[in-house]
Amino acid sequence: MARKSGSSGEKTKAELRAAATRLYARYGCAAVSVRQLAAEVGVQAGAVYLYFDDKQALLYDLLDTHLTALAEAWEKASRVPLDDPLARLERFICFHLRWHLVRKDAVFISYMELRNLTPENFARIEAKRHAYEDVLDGILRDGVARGTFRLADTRMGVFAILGQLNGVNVWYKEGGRLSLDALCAVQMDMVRGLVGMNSQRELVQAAQ
Amino acid sequence: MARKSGSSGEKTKAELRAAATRLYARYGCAAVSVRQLAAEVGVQAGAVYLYFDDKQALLYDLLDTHLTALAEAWEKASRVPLDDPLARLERFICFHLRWHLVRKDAVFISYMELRNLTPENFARIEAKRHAYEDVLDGILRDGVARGTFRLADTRMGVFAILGQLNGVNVWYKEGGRLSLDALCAVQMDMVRGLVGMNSQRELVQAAQ
DNA sequence: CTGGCATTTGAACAAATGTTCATTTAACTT
DNA sequence: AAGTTAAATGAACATTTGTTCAAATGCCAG
Repeated sequence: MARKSGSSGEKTKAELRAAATRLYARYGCAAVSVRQLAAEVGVQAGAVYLYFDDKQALLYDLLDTHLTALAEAWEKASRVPLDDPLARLERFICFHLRWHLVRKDAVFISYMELRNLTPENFARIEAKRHAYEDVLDGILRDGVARGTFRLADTRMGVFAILGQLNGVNVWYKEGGRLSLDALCAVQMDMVRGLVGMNSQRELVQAAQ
Repeated sequence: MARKSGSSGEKTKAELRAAATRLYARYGCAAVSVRQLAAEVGVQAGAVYLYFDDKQALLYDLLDTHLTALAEAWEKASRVPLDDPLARLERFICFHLRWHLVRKDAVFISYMELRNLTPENFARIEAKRHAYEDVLDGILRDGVARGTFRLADTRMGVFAILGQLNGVNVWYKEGGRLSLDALCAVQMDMVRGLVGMNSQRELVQAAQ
């Protein structure tokens, strides 16, 4: 047997990407062999090398695709200009939560597998991540400059907020008793406090 | 050659633990071979099996030791009873930051390598981690019950605060321009806001 | 000085690893 | 229907993997 019926290059490549994302998140890149990955897609190990130069290239492809898509998505989500720092912050929080929660595996990989990248690939990925962090930094700086936010150090604020938000990925289950809207609202309440603003409206009540 | 001069069982075991912590944090458990680990200590691969049943047992030993030490350290640090929820929270924050910042490698492993544990070992480790989270949950509940804190959901508060604090591990460099005391103060300022308290004192100014 | 114990070696094992490539088959073009 | 290209195989490669164990050596008690 050689070529399969109904086969298509782009389809196989996409399936490999999806399978790699799933397997790497579950077991780690180093723990998943090319043969396991290929088997997950119903193909032989050799076929993987028709689409990716080697294991390293596949990993880099995954992370790069992830961060590029993130940048594009934010570009689109932030097209409408907002003036109020709090409104900009809220938009960012909601965007971040919604975008990351439906991509748990990719998010996990893009943090865990950085150490398995070559130095050059690592630098490229870090630059993209840094650019995203700068978006939040800009919002915080603006808010502090205008006196809306009270924050000793915006860079620390960025890490604090992202750390808080990324923690959600660990415990939040889709379809659980807490809706995405409710989640965003509660998280935003906490962030509002974190940046030194007193909650103006009534405290959002979490489900249950 | 067989036995080395000046050799001692406990010493070798301790060196293996230390080397494994360092290597696993840097490259991941699956990516480090027993031979690499042994070489790091200046010993042959076979020697590792004199101290640990297998690779899995070594990993479990690392995580268990880490979390057991954490529980003991908190036990000691929280011996003096405190009444004020804010004071209790501050004590926890400072303890957590100081304890984790000098154990970056072990902390990293204890989050990243959970997936490489057998289900039974995973359950044991998770139980210990859960117990530690419950400490913070207790403080938050108490504060909310007394009206000191304003928080929609204490469980979400726990994850938000721990997420924030653990993020520090990523960027904080010891010996940098920010002292540990200043770090704790700034982090505490943000947590104070997060739990719905207005900062009473002047905002702590971060170095630089 | 001798004998037993603690400590480590080094070779060996089968299985699995990443990667290459000549060969084979399916789909598309003319 | 014939010819070309795209897609996949499956066997082969040299290494490396986790693990075991008889043998060798250093240390300490008698």
